[in-house]
Amino acid sequence: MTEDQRLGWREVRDTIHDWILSGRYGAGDKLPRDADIAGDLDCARSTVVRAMQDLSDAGVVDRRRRGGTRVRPDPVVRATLDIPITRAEIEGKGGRYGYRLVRQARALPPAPVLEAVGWDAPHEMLQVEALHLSDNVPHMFEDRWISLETAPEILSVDLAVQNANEWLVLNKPYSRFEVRFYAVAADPRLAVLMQVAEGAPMLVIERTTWIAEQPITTVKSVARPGFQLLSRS
Amino acid sequence: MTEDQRLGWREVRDTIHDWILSGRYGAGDKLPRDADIAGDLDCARSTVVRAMQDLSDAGVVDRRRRGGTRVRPDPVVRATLDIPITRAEIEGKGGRYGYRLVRQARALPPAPVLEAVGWDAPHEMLQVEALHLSDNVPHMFEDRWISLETAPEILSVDLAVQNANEWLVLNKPYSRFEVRFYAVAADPRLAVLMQVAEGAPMLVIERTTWIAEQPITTVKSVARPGFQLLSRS
DNA sequence: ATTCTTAATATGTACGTACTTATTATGTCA
DNA sequence: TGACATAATAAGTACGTACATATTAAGAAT
Repeated sequence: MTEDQRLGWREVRDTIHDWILSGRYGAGDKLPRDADIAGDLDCARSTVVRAMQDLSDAGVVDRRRRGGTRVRPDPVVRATLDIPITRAEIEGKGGRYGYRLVRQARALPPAPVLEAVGWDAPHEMLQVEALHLSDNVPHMFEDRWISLETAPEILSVDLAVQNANEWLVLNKPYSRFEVRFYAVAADPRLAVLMQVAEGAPMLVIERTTWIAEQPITTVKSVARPGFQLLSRS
Repeated sequence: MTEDQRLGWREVRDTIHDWILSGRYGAGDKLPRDADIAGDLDCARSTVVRAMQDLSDAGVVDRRRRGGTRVRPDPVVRATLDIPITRAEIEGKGGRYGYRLVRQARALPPAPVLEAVGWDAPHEMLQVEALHLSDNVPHMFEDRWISLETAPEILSVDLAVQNANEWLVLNKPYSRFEVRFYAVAADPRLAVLMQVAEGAPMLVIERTTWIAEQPITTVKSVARPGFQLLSRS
């Protein structure tokens, strides 16, 4: 006995990955057809397909119908990161979550917001500024714009009590989103609100969501200094 | 004719997702077994499995053997973002890529580096500081530490000519990595190197890679002001 | 009650077949 | 030479079966 079993999809994936790392197949090269790899490695094609899906998801290969599978010419590091609901993040760390509505107004969005949501002409939106607190210390400031066309019900929500993000998560599913990360310096108003020095470097997480190509909301969240986003493996 | 076909895995996924969004299954609730869902929706269990894999990857549900599938109690936004090789990023935008080695030295790593790689006691490493330029303008500054235990060959590479990251990508495959994002203010030295004002807010991308639990390298890349990381859908 | 053993169960994986579809190559006609 | 129709191809998807495995629940023994 001790006959080696058939390969599992992870082993198939690692084998193919090794072919690429060893230089047997270089950037841009075409890999054999799934069926041929299955024959070589003595497994079912579906196992190779599963392995290839993983490599494709990881950004290692490109797959196209009829075109075959090629090693990605520009290798990238693909990181998946979880952006938690702020309340859950704070409570998960043992903090007491607090929320404070700073301002709320119907207004025509300025150019940066228009660009974020992809509108040519401005339509009236609801602007909501709010602070998320951890043990009464400012943790994150959000400047949010909500479309009154896709989410008119927001007008009847008391945003002094209910967190706009949590209402939207529960009531407005989205089909597409975009996230941006960048750094800004705290301007005087932000410095006061977040209780930091003017000019302090802050991480910004900017998120926009759409339902069927219609924007729902765009939000610029500025995190407390020292805040880090983390992604593993 | 016009008989509706069987459901595809994306439709099955969306159907289950709708059950969750509509509140039919709330946070923490247990979903029916795959086999039962397959029966209800009139498709094969493998189709449900494929759909569930996607929902699980997206952070919508948790699946455990024997324990069944539950709606994730803490919904997260899971974003996947590609961190490109700096050269490819610059050349992809039509810029001319430039590289300049700033400093290179064998040294004992300081505490933050030790923590990043997960070492208790310091071992000698190779520190490499370098600038990536786009059309001769500083684009990114990297402060890198390389393990001489897992990558001793780096000592025979002329890092004034060859980019350490590109050498590592080609020669040192890794099994695990970690990425962190945060904001810092430019200190005097960084301000000079990157040709920005002192105190300017900069985005930091900190990456560490391991092979079989042994660290290979950790790098702190500081991006030019205005730099954004973007993730879609 | 507590610990250990054992059985039940839902997901995880592998297989092989059949069929669909996007894309590329080939060939035809102007 | 070019535009366009057509065929060939390789990945994509769906199915149903079989078996593996992690985990929980139930039961037995202390």
